[in-house]
Amino acid sequence: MKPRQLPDRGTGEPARRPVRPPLGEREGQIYVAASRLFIQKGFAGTSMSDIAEAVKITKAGLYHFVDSKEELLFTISQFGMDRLDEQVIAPAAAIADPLERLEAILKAHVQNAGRASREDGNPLTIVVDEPGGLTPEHRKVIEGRKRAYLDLLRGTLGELEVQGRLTEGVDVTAAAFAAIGAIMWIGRWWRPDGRLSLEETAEQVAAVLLNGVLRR
Amino acid sequence: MKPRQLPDRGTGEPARRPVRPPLGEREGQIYVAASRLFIQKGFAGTSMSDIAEAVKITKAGLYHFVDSKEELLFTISQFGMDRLDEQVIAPAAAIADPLERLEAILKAHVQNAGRASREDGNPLTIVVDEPGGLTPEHRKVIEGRKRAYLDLLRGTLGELEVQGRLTEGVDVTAAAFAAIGAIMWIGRWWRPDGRLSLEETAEQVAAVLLNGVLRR
DNA sequence: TGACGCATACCGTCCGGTAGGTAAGTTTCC
DNA sequence: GGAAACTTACCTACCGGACGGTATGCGTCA
Repeated sequence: MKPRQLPDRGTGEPARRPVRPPLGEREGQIYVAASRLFIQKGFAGTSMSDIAEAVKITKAGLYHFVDSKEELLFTISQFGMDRLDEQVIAPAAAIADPLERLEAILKAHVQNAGRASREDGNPLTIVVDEPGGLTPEHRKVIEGRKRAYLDLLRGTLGELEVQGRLTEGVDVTAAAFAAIGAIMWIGRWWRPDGRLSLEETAEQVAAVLLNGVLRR
Repeated sequence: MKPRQLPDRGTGEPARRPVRPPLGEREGQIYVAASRLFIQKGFAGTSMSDIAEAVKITKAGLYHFVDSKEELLFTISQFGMDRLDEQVIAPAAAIADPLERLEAILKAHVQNAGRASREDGNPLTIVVDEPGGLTPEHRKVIEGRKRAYLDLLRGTLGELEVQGRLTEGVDVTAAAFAAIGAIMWIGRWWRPDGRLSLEETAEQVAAVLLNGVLRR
């Protein structure tokens, strides 16, 4: 993915007509840039000036669009969970068979985890790494949504256990956390220019996890 | 915890005799406290005043023992890798059979990951979460040591693959990262007062990962 | 003529780090 | 043995700069 250049408003050129961005585009740039920076340098390690610079605006200009640094973090966190909801949770929740559902959850989540790796900005990384930057109220909201996802995964494993389709002795909670850990880790090592494609990675990690829990 | 008053060196009192702490104790307190704070609030989110307050000293007093904030981070990172070396890498490297070695790596690493969870200070969490706080030179050192561990794990899986003891089609690199991810995640959810003991957790996670890759 | 989309200039606070001091303990040397 | 010289373990007070955030103004467009 080549880095898209922001429109040049520099001097010297014959007064290039600055294309007024359509409504909301500037906000989008801000949230994308903030997301990327939060992932790269952490929430506390990123200053509002950093974000402003990244979108070629002054800090005061940035504050025209956002209320506070914490609001930025919360909005990004919500966005990350929204994407998890629509890409992973909602499609999976519609599947009746728990084995099919488990496969769907794992593969979709791996795809989501990899789709935006560390260089780009996958907001889900922020959700798991930066709860401390949120106010207690906002943190509760995010933790609740994370809990809902964990419950889906744990519940699906629980159904499989009841049906006797899990390997003897596997603890459902430990297995669920192992899966989430393996998946969240992908964003830290997978690179789009690496040997494995995202689809292959999704297959591989999902296969290891499925083999790890399913009776054969 | 009641706030212990610093010995009053003001006028009037008959010169209270301060007990000299044994050599190195203060440094130990500082590194433990810094470790805990870096994990709880992140490196950038922790100020030197926070650390000083945690060990009941002034900031200038703290700087009597440490050179800089970055040196603190590097020392803690090295300490974390030292523990990984002695508890996981060295014992495992002495095992000839790759399957036994793999089991030893996974179980020892899980124990290490859980032994000090988020509230307490497992320096390994800092190693993986805060490379950005290090100078390029120090970062290279730490990344090199991390790479050595990955190579051990990947190499062990590779031996098993050559021996035909892995499930058909498992990619060694993806499997190694899946294992590390699942293990590192433990520090984020396992609690000493939870339902699963650390030993049970180690067994569970190691079992899922071993089942996930081994041919049966 | 507003409303929008910014910029200039600034605020108080906190940051990492330092200058310089002091009380007590330790070593050196007569 | 005892004084002098030095070291250790801190302290108070402060520095320049960066931080999150704001008051105010001004050009541009519908």
